[in-house]
Amino acid sequence: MKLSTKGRYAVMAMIDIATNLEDKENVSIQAIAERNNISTSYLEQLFIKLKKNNLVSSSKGPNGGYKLARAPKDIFIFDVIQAVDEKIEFLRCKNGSGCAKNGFCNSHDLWSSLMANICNYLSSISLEEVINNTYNNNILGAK
Amino acid sequence: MKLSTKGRYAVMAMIDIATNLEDKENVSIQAIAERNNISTSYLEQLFIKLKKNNLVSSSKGPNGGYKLARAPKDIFIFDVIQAVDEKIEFLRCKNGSGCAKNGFCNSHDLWSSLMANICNYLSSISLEEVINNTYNNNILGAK
DNA sequence: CTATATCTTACTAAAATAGTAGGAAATAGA
DNA sequence: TCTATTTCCTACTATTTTAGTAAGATATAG
Repeated sequence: MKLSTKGRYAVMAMIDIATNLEDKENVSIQAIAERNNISTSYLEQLFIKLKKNNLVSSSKGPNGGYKLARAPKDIFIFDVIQAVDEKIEFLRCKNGSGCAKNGFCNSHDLWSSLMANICNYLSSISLEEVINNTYNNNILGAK
Repeated sequence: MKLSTKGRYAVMAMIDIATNLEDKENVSIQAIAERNNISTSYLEQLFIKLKKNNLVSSSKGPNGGYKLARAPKDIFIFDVIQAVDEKIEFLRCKNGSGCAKNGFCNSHDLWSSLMANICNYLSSISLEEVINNTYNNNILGAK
């Protein structure tokens, strides 16, 4: 998993849909792009990936657009990011064939632990929680 | 803060020094590079930054090299990464002039919370703890 | 039939990443 | 004093990633 604009755009767009659906059936890419100041064509590409990952559904034609595949409380940030940022790792240390000469580098466990924690964190937060600002924003707890 | 090879290399090298000093006074870049399979010239550039940030001290000439500026228990991962990966943010949402049209994007708090947590986490882990594998490897606590 | 939307592919500019290369400066030991 | 070894410093470069542009095909509501 990486943390780039691609992932951020996707999350922004998902939240945009969740908060702007209102009476409409669908939200168009153009509307999302305009509200969030993102290139429409770039967003289109991201939405294709979101759809492939069953996070949104679409309908073409006038009044068409996208809507969330399920309730905001059942869509998690991690899944959104992973859908658009194809690669899972943000490290080089891969199983066995590591970054150092003999297998793993001396800080391999550190990086994989960090990554696991980030993934866990983002997996625990739903769109709904972001919208309502009710997610746990202090992973370390006491501090 | 970013999480790239640059930061990883730096942490790897610091751990390498801590674990390979032994009777020697200094550890040379070449030795570190060889053991960890990193380009020597690239490592040199990183070490200049580590030195500027008072994480290592150096001596030139034969038997020269680098050593840690203080005990491994007093050097924290966050500081090492920050020394080589100059930029602090891995987000675009900046104070006020945000990524969206009107100030902040709708998921700004999420990203800044995530970043703060990662920084906290890495600030809490010392080289010594990585070496001994005694750091807390579950940020979320119960899970 | 037309306007509006998604869908699809190909190309591209800019930035970041990960190096190479070459040499200057310092210094320990012979 | 000479030599080998090391850090130190600067400039260049190849590759990859990121973020976008562009152009058009496909579907469909009205």
